[in-house]
Amino acid sequence: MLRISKLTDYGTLILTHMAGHPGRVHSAAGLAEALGLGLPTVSKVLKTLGRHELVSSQRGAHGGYALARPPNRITVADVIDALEEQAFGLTECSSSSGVCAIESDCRIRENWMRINTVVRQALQAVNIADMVHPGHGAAFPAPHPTEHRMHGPARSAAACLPGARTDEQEI
Amino acid sequence: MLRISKLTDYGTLILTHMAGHPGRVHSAAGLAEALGLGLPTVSKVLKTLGRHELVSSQRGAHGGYALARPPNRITVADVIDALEEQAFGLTECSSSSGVCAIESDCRIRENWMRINTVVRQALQAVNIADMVHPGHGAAFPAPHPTEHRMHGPARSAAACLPGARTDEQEI
DNA sequence: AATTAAAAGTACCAAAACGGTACTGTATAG
DNA sequence: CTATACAGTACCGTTTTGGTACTTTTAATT
Repeated sequence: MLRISKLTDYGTLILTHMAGHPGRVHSAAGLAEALGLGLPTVSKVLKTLGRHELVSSQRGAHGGYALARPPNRITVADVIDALEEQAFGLTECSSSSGVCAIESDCRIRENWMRINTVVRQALQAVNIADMVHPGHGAAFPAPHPTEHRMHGPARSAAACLPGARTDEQEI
Repeated sequence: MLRISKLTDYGTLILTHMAGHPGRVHSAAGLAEALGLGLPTVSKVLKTLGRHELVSSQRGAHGGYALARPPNRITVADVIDALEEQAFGLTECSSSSGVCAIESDCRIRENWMRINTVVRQALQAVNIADMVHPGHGAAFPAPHPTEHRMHGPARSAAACLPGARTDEQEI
């Protein structure tokens, strides 16, 4: 569906919150409270982020989580890599055994690979520190400042669709 | 999961095949045969592509499908727009009512929107004609020519993951 | 006019992924 | 020793996705 999972969304939200309050540890419960998310969910996300060394954890009383590196060294691509279940890639190549490319011999594949690279670079260009200071976005390749129609108030971590098409819209 | 659906994958495959054999109409059955896909699946994809005016259809005997425009005017983003179920966007903003951004007030949203834009531009930069001639990729912003590890032979339309990470890999 | 080829539409079902929760274990501070 | 907080595992309900079947409509050929 070309969409990040909710857990990834939560991950960026949590990391951004932590980056906005540096120098202290955050309990999973505190983060859940502050962000309006369920505690088990937040725990799960933090655990995974810890496994990927994006946050460090301290167990026991007065324990909690802290960023494992400066926020400007944690990119959105890092968060996706940690929290998305499948590895990064717009298409799947493994699994399923049927041969397809009888004729075209899947020359398309290498094009997809290049597209993947471009998309990934876009995701690597943004880090958590950027997320804390929204107006400061210097790392964005091509802002394309038009069309900002978004519906509904702040809700998840989420972005509304930038050019949410009706049908046939060509941008 | 940050991945296009199989139907979208099939869509690019079908369109690319048609672009490689211009000037004639293609029956759904013929395409299914040539590409090793199920006929009902191919029909479904073509129907949707027709609804979005990427292909034109001719009913009746000796009917079939043809590209509705020159292949260099059909972008990958167009195909995604036609075949993905949800509208384009890396995160969802609508649906679900729980408030979250108690503290951070979802400043992250506008960053996601910019990321969306960049990703979309990458997808718009590639068209079906590019897919037919793979070595010809001039429209790709930043090739990033390293790491081409792919596993398994040609299978779907699919791309193998470009930098398929094990864990903790930072590109 | 009848027949046949081929797309269009609708509906449905099975499998997989996602999101969320519960339960149990382990470490640390006081 | 107890309370707090992270760690790991396992599970379940919901949603999405992929694929199939069946019926209808259109057009060409005989």
